[in-house]
Amino acid sequence: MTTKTRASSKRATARKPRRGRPPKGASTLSREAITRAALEAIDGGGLEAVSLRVVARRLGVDPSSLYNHVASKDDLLDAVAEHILATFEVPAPTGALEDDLRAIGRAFRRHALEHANATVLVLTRPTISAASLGPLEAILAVLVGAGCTYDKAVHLLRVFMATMLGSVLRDASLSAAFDGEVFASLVRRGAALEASGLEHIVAAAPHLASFDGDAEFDFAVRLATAAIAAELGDADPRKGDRP
Amino acid sequence: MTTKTRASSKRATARKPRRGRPPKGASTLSREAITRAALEAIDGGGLEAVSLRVVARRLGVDPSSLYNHVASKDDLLDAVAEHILATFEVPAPTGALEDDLRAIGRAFRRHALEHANATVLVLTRPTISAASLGPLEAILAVLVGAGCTYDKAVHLLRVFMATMLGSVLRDASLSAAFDGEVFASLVRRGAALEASGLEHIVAAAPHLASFDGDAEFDFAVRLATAAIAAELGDADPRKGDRP
DNA sequence: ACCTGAACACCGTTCAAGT
DNA sequence: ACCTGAACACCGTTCAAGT
Repeated sequence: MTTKTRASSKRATARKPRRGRPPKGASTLSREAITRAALEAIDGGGLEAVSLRVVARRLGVDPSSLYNHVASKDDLLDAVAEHILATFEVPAPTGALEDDLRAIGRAFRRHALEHANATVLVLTRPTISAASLGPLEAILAVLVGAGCTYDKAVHLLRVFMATMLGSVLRDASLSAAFDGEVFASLVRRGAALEASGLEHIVAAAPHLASFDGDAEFDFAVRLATAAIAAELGDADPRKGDRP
Repeated sequence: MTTKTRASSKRATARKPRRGRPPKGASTLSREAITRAALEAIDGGGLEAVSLRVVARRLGVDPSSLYNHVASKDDLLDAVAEHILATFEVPAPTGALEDDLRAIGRAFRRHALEHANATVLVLTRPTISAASLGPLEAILAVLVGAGCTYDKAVHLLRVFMATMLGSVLRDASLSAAFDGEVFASLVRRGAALEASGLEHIVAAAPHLASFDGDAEFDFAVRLATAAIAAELGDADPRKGDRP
């Protein structure tokens, strides 16, 4: 019975929600909006902070309402992964095989890690829809443009993707936990390690402790592209090849 | 009041559990046993089928009892990943760089995919304890044995691991969902793809649709090891290098 | 067509109470 | 020292009831 006649007030937001569809056609709900809200929740609090109830709260809506636009929580997480893949912008090709692969790799890594908490979703869910095939198409274009058959291009594509995904996954996992701290702590308890017969780990510990994701990724991609270029029958692109 | 005096029966298993510690010193509970039970649950029903309550039921124990041996569910999952890594048996080295790396890679892939449902745990959790460093130590040994400095060995190790992890992750993700079906379905709706400007994907679809995990992995590892061998300053190991 | 509220069968985790 | 049972604050999902 409180303040029923104040509906004409400018701030009408305090209206008590009744049953059924909301009277106004505000309709903030859609698959898109839900996906975005879920991604925001993940960005804010990590993967395990996202729940349908949290997403619903964020949208000011009842949890069960989400099921009108999303089949399940799994479906929602797929949508998040797809959303990230679909918004990847492929860098413009220059025509030089190695440069182009490197550029795509770098751009993909940067894009994937932009939502670091969601990266593992992207790498882990086999979300192969048309919207998320941009990166694959771009890499195929570069390989075929370099005179590669489609058969061979697919294999090389897979090698390149594996290298990229493995690197990005490591970065995502590490940044999710404890950056360089992982191996730094190993160095500290070096004595315990020495006893376990891991002599090379102990000897390499200082190098293991320092980790520069960007540089490491570039190195991996450079090696992969060089191997791909060599496999394509070109001369080995490193210097000193024709004496 | 029912059958209280039948305690002397041979089948004493029907004893109603009372409060407190169980009278006998059966003590089936330990971090090891809990980890194994969790892995069995994962093997049987996938990652999302494992819960502390399910693990407890499997051990015939109250869920809260697990907290005497495990700090949290996260801790338990870490223990599972570590268990798998720790039981990896490194193949004996032969002294030939490329052969040895390939052997390690193959063995690791096979071992990781032996518990396919848990593989993503192994790849995703940064579980760097002494017990789980076997693979790293083995790879380092091979690289250093080939005359590599520790500095360079660490970088090459990371490249090799990225290639391996990326490949294994893809296999685990694919096998978790729908094997070759992923791209096979793409082929079917080729028309829809054509409209979205993914010409190379469409052209390569037949090759994308067929996927042999073992062969693909071998190819990736071969390329990676060749690149590593070349980077180490050896002559390019492919034929026809010195005319 | 789409949203609500209540309900169901689960969760992870804590803690006093037991032995 | 270690296990139990109950409790707490959450889950994902379903479904009749509303508009």
